[in-house]
Amino acid sequence: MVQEDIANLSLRQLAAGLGVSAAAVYRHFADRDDLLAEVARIGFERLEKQFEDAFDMTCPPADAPEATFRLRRLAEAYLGFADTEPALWRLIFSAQAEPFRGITPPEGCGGSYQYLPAALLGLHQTGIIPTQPNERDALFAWSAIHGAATLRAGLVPGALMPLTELATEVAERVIKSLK
Amino acid sequence: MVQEDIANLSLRQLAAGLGVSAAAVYRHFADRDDLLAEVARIGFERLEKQFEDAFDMTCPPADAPEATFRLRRLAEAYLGFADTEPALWRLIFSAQAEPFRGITPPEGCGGSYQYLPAALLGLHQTGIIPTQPNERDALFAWSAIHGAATLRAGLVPGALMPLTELATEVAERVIKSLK
DNA sequence: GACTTATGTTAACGATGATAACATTTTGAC
DNA sequence: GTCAAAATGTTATCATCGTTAACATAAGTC
Repeated sequence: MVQEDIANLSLRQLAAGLGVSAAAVYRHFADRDDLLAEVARIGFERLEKQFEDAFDMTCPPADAPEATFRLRRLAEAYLGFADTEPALWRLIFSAQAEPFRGITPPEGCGGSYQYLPAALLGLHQTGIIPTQPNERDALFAWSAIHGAATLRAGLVPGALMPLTELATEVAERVIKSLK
Repeated sequence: MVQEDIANLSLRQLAAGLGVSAAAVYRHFADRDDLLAEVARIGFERLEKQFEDAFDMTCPPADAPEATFRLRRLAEAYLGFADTEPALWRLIFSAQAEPFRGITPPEGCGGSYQYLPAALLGLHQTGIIPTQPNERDALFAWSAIHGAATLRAGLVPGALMPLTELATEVAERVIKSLK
């Protein structure tokens, strides 16, 4: 687990830690922002991996409980990441990492941005929510989960609730909001 | 509107902008973090003022529409701040400002932390939501609004929806999630 | 073997946050 | 009004930081 905020990482300290001169870093990264962007990229990949593990995209959910379960697991992956790697989480979703444009824009909603809509669609397909989920539904669901994760990564750390419980609750409430 | 990210503010540049030496700043602030904390504090006060203006605490809502309206206005204030002052918003809710403990802890839920619970209570009192809202209800509502604001202040700027529309929608969905 | 590429080095530059030592103004008590 | 103290500013200096330049060396290619 990354402890201190990565954004405060000193390029020189990092280099020293690697037993290498500061200038050597510039053989691999254009500048500090580029380095942070790479760290963010790798962190994001790990998050994506969590999504992938949590969520089987290959087949639609068999029944309503499974569809619910999928959303819950997705929320758990999202929240869990914010919980166990708050500093990395903050970096990924910070303006610092913004130079790395690969993360930020949900243009075609590919990559990681597919899971949540897919989860919502599964809820619809198994009859849990009445209407075909649209972009706004997805944005709200994302807001709720992202907000919970953000609060957990910062203002309201683990205190109030164990992770799985929170994930379950958030998923339930998101579903309720779509009914 | 504060344009560039305040967290990147240089103490020296600031001092120069004020026509004063850099060292003079240290007569008023312990260090850079202290300065940022003060900026965050003032920003937070402005946000609180918005809440206050948006939300009349003196009397309970007269009827259901008014109770709904209050939550909507609250969401609008929250989202509006993230929308018009994204950099200041980010500073307030960033780890940078964390030294200023006055903002972060929702211990007694006084100050700004009273508005959202009060709004939810109003929804219950006017019969919109069936159960007396508890801390978890408030936390979820906060998550949803905070998440929407966070996304709007960063990853998903103003694009998808005009502000009032988004606020209305978020409020509606939050209410739905509590039914 | 010569040339290119990748990767490292040291030395230096300017900007930054911070501190020390010193000067000046404001203020308040007597 | 005097005068000491507090407040507020100054310049000089430091270590650190991101970054660049100039140079060295190892590995691989023709």
